[in-house]
Amino acid sequence: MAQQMTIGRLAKAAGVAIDTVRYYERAGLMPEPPRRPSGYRSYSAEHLQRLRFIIRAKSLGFSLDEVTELLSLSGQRASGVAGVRATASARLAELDGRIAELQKVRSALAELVECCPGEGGAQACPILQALSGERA
Amino acid sequence: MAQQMTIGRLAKAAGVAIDTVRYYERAGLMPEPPRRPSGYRSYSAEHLQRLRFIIRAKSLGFSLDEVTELLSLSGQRASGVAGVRATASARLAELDGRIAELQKVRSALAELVECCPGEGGAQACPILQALSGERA
DNA sequence: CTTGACCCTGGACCAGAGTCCAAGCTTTAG
DNA sequence: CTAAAGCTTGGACTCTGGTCCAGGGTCAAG
Repeated sequence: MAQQMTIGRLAKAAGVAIDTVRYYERAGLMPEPPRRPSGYRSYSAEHLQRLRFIIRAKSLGFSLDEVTELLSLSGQRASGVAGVRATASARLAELDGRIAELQKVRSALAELVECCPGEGGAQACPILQALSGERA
Repeated sequence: MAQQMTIGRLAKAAGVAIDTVRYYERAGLMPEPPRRPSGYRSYSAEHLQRLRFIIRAKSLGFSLDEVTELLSLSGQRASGVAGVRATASARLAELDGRIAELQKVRSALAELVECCPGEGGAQACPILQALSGERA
């Protein structure tokens, strides 16, 4: 594998757009890489690893701020592990809350849809009635 | 009850900020209300009902665009009911997808948290390992 | 050596759903 | 009557996570 790569290769290897990599750099998620004499950014395998870390964490629903936290905690080897666990647990609790909330909404909406005949006037439509607060 | 109210009272009755009401007006969700000679907006009970409709629909996860659709469909009394039902069904399907997705993420994350001892070096932390792709 | 693909910078722009501001009227309570 | 509270406008600004652009410089294949 190429020891050093351009931003285009890095981006392709990680499956993101070039602009995204530069954006992560501006946002402090990716370090400023060394440059070739031409000014081109020069990335190593570690950079790719870090970029993939970011992408995976994002796919688990961490915000970029949370990813930053995760990265800085993981940098404090040994001492930060408890913090990583705490961050992940917090995220998990958040997720549980969000899921419960969505499920409540879902069942409210499902009930309305099931009751709606799909024809007739607005006064026959329980969806509109519920939204109008006519039985709020 | 006050037959006509100012924007402040309307907003308070609905539990939103004044700016939000004006924003909904600009966005076409709330009609332009009649004005008092001074230029003050003058709202009736129907306006409050409509505002509450918007808020309820939003709390069911409809975007403002979807709420607009719902409102215009419900305005076409009789003919629009099937459309309302379709819109709600689409939203329901979306919701199901989102819940399923979150649940996948949740279980992946829960597994990691359960496996993490919460102490020791980074190499003992399955969360960091998974994110780093060391067993990807 | 030329051509096309690649990279550089800084800054503008996108959606969505508001939120805040200044300067100046209007209304209301005391 | 006066002071405080409330309303008006238009426009700028917030946040998140990017995306796109112009006007260049650079690199690699043929």
